[in-house]
Amino acid sequence: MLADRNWKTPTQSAGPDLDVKAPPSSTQTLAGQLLSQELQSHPSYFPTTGNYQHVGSEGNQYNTKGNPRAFDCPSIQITSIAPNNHVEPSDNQVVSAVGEAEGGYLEASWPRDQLYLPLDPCYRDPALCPSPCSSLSSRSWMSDLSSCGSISHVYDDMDGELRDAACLALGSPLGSPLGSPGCGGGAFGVELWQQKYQHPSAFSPALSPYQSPRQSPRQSPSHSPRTSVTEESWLNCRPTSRPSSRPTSPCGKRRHSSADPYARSPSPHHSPSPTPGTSPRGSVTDDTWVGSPAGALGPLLMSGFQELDVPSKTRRTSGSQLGLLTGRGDPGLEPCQDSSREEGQDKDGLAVLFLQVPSHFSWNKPKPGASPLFRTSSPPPLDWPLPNQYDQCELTLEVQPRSYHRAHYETEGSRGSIKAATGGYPVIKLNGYSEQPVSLLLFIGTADDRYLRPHSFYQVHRVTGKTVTTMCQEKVMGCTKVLEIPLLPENNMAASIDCAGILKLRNADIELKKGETDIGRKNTRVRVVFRVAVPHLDGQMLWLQTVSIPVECSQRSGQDLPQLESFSPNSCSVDGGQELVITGSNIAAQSRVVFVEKGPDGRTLWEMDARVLSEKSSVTRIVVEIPPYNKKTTCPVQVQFYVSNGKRRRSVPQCFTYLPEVRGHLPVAAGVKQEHWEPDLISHNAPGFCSPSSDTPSHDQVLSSDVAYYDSCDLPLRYPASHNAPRLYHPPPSSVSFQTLMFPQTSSIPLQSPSMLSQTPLSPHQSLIALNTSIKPPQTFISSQTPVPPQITTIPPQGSSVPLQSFTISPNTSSGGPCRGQSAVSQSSTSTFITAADPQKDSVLSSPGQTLSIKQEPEDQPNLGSLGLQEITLDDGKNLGVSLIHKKVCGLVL
DNA sequence: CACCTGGAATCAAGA
DNA sequence: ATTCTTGATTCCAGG
Repeated sequence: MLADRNWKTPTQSAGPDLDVKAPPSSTQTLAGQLLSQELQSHPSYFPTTGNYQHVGSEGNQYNTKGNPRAFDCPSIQITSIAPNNHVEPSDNQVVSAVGEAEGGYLEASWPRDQLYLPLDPCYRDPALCPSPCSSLSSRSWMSDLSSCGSISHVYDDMDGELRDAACLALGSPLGSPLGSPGCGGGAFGVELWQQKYQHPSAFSPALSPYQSPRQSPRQSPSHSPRTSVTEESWLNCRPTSRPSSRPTSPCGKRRHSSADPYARSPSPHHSPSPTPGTSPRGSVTDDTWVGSPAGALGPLLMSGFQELDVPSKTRRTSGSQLGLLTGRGDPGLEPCQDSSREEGQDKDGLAVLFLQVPSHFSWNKPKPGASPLFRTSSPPPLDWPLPNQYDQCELTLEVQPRSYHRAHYETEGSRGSIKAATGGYPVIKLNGYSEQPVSLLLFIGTADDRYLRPHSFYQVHRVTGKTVTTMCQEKVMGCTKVLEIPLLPENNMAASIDCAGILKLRNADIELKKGETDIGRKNTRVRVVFRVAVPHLDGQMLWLQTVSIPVECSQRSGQDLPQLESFSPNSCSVDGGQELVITGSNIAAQSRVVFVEKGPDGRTLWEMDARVLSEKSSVTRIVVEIPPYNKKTTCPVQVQFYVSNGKRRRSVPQCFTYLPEVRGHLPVAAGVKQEHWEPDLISHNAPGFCSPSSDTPSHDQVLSSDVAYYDSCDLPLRYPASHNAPRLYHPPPSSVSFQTLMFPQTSSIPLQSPSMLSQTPLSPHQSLIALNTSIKPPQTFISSQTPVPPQITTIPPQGSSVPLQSFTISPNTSSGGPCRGQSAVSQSSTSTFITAADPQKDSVLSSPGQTLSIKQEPEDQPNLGSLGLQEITLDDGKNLGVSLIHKKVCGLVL
């Protein structure tokens, strides 16, 4: 049985892909929103549009059902409709608003676009067992997540869904129907369950909201062998738990192919079975998800990003979609607006921007007049972008985690808590508030180019033991495990995070989930996300969030991939001969430094190994002689270089510029051959960064380092924190740092960001953001730029996530505060930057390289470039002329 | 004894 | 179709 299901499941997943939708206008808007959201999110979330919300509330990336819709690309979705769905609604209600959205969506009708399939077990009945593979843990989590994803697809029909949603959940502000978008809807009763039961407490409100109603408690995945209560509860859900951390592997290794669904299932892990049958979620989620998730998400993604992360299989890129997206100018905005209205908020201008959620999504609707940042009850979905600062309050990650942390499998014992580069543990602090204890939520988020959302393949894990001094409680929100840690006035509202480990869920388990659009392979980077709810006068809670730098979680990646931290110079004459000093980690004796120039089509036009000058004994630094460019040129030529430890062990490509003569620092950026990068090319390389596998760096690569200064793409990452920082603060509207755009992530990030911009019809906000950010336009995109920056190029960890996520809302603008400025969302990336800096070492090290390769699968990810931004004009934010080329997008499909 | 870790064997997926 | 490399998981063993 299981096997069957399992297998089917996959199919299901496929199903989603199938979705074909002709996006209605609404869709478009949605799409736009989505896009914007993504953009935002990527950027680390711009508060900007409420769009995000859709996207993912909760961790479910997918959740964003709305998103799906947004995407609505014409796609065919196959969804099974589970009767259950209905159930969810109710549950949802219980849950929180967030849930609503999800739930609502799920159920929501799938109007036109989707094909409804009977719940065929094949499609993953929950009962059936969802993913064969799914291990308990994974399942539970995953499923949730996936469900979320599915949700997204659900979204496809925004309309219907909305309505439904409205019906379903809306009711309660809090509770929204929710189902958690992602998860919730999905089916994961578990989550709800847990929430209800487990978290009734304080946070619970918040937490619970997320959760999707889980019918049976059990569901909770329990995975972790560990002990936390939570887990247990989870465990319950999950059939077997391993007695000890190392169970004998029941199944033995699983085959990726899932071929062995059974095999797995046997393993306790596996299906948690989970969900018993029922997994509550199963039904709903699955169904819904099944078809659509991918689709839903896809659209968003499609817009630009999606590709990146989305597994090829899931992707659905359709040109149409793009078209939609692109077509509309600000579709995104529109939606947002809508949402905004609901939320009320103009006042909250800023907040709104960030948080606005389409009405459909009404998770927890803020009270009228209330800023979106404030919530009375349920916490915002985990995938919602939130600022790290508001008014006087600021949540900062004072000590970043190391860029590398080997996650443990369920079959293993804990590998301890995430550690700081310095040897201690990450430290999080809430500034500006110390009246009473507040709860800090911590979960594992993605580190890819897309918007920040709970990671499908990793879950936070509560570490216990004598070395743990920080008390915390494990909870489950939606499909995501969350640690709740108190921030006490007596501790200065700070906490050392020594109780948070990272659990790796098996890829197969997760990928089989319906609706899951992300792929686990090479998706081993995460960011630690911290959220706090600060009590406000009116009884509402102000939610702030900050994220860590990207953390590589795989044993191998952490050890093998060269990761570049900085290099200098970033340009030289075409004659070469200068020394190029590169610092980073995992630079081995056999490391090579290769310069390459790619053509627009992605083909390698020129490639040359740089002669190594330094002793190779060093593992942190390598000095090479810059090879001469192969031909004369009258304008700066941008090439890339990467450090290679072997075929597939290449660092992320970094940008390097050959100058015609003396270095005139032309704004390299602009100048240089953007042509090369033109969208099209990228496609091949898709893999954005150089994933190890992908050899050639694609355009993406191009983006790399230097780029930072120039390329938008890279920029984010690359910018030295310091540099950016200043700019970040741009007063007016929101200034998003470029970083924001960037995603910590990997290569893709860079790409994305730009792409995102381009693609999405930028909403005004967005555009503003970009501009404000001081972002330097990527070369590609922008023409004139500032002079070349510093000689030494610091490569932010790819994702220095920090930047990404954090944005601050200036009080002014913000509603809550004194002013709710409308426009103003200022995102100061400050915090971001700051954080980034710290981590640098670590982050830098690991992240960069990893990022690149990482995860994003080459294939899947279309390069941003591919998307085709041709040009973006940034005028102070006012204009973004973006012309997109979607070509690729369309093509990408699965 | 329960945790943590680091290292590596094994197998599947990809190239 | 086959072979090699890379990535994912599971096991082991030592601290």
